[in-house]
Amino acid sequence: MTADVPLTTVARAFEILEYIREEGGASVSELTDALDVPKSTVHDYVTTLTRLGYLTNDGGKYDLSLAFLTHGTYAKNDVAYADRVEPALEELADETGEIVWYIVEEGGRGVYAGRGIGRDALQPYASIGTRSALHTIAGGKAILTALPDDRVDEIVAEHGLERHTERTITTREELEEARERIAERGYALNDGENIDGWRAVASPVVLENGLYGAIAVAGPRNRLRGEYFEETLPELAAGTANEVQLRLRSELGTTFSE
Amino acid sequence: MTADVPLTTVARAFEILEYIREEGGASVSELTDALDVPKSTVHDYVTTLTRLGYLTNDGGKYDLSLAFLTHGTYAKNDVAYADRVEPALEELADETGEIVWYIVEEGGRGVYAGRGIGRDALQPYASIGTRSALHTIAGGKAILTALPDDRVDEIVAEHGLERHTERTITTREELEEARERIAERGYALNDGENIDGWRAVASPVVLENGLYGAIAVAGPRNRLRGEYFEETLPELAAGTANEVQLRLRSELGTTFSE
DNA sequence: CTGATCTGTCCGAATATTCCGGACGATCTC
DNA sequence: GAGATCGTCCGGAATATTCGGACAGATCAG
Repeated sequence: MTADVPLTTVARAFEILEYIREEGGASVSELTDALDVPKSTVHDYVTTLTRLGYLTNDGGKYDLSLAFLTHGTYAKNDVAYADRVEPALEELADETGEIVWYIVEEGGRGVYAGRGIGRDALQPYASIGTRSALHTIAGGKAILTALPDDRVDEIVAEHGLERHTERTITTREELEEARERIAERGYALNDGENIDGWRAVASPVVLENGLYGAIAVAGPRNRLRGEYFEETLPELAAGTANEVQLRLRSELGTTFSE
Repeated sequence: MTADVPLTTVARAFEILEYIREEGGASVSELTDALDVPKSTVHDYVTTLTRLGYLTNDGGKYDLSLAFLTHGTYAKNDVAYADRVEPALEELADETGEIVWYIVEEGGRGVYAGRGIGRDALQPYASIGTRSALHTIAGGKAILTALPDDRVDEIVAEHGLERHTERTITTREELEEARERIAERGYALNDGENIDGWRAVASPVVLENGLYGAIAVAGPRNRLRGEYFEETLPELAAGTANEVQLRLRSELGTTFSE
């Protein structure tokens, strides 16, 4: 189940934390049953994590503490630079009325790191921190196009090309065709490849320090169609992506090592 | 240094993660020197955390991964309900032009869990996830007023009343006076008690499930003054706090156990 | 180009730490 | 108020952690 790591104690601690997040809180006995670990052992873990300030204990129910918010905000801003990107997302959300995402590659997956909500936006299917397979979303396909070929090979080898809908890309050949088309045009389209009825448009943001990201606009198929979907929106997304890329490059440029 | 906990291995893992966050990334040898742990041991920790997906390794420099963003967003929304509060923060920020915070008590400290930025807002001195001593901020004083007396005793016993500026409350008597005044008025004021030149106004949000929070408006002393500071803003903050409280209560009310 | 000195990584034996059965109250249920 | 369930605590056995040392690669100075 758990990955083979040098320190199994640390792996167990995070297994417990992840279970608690997925279940929205848990008790000692619940964790005992779910993870098949004696309750005295579970107790050691949760008391440790509580004393360290990473869990709260409300009448026997343990839940993640806001300490993760500190770490998470750090990762979002200092690792993904989302605070620098968000004003541009808001602008694009105002212009288009839809949901705008800033997506960043990490560990071969796409992480939703920033968001702008337009006036007509549907209830989003993701939230900040959500991870998606790269090949199923517009932003991910833009990222896969920008990444070097051998890195794409690695990612496909590790994560495969899982099907989400009828339209999902599931073979390496299809992915390669898509990458070529996206490279030519400078933007990626998604038509229900992740979730039926949703369409999206995305353009990549690449930095010299190894960050691969994308700006994506997502909305319902009935609003994102025709020339607007295939020309107007891509231009807007590409404009924002370009602006963000230049902005980040100039702000962070001096610290790039190579 | 580290708290006395059943599992020292877990404590060390988080010590390393916290060091990495504070320093903005670190190498094996840096961690070896800073934490006084042999490099082979440090290596075990960072490889474990990397394999688990909580650290990234960019040419020997380890940094927090976006996995913390997933946990942090969960804590923010499912524990502090910030997603439900944020629209009201935005509204209040639009009305006042200043920075608006949603602050939540956890472990006797105040956590900045939500934010709205008005048109005239100064560069904020905090970000989402930042922790502050409750007695030094308006939101914290509003929370301390809402909390039962014995819990306030506990918090003061654990954290003390550290001085931040000349105006900071540093004695239990001053705190008690402040609590009485705030209880009477229904809102708390802060005049440079945390950071010189900053003023703030806050009103509490209390839920039956044990959540103690506050809505605070913060800005520079030259804009927040006179009747506006002492009457208009408090009314606006109290209005938003009340609205948020009712909204959360009706949304979450059915799940309250008592 | 070469030697010296940094890195990060890997290995295996000693031992300190985790693990877990069992016992204890407290709380809840019927 | 009896029975079941839960969280907490304890201490010995077993195991995972620890850390010195060795190695290879990178970096740097001369």
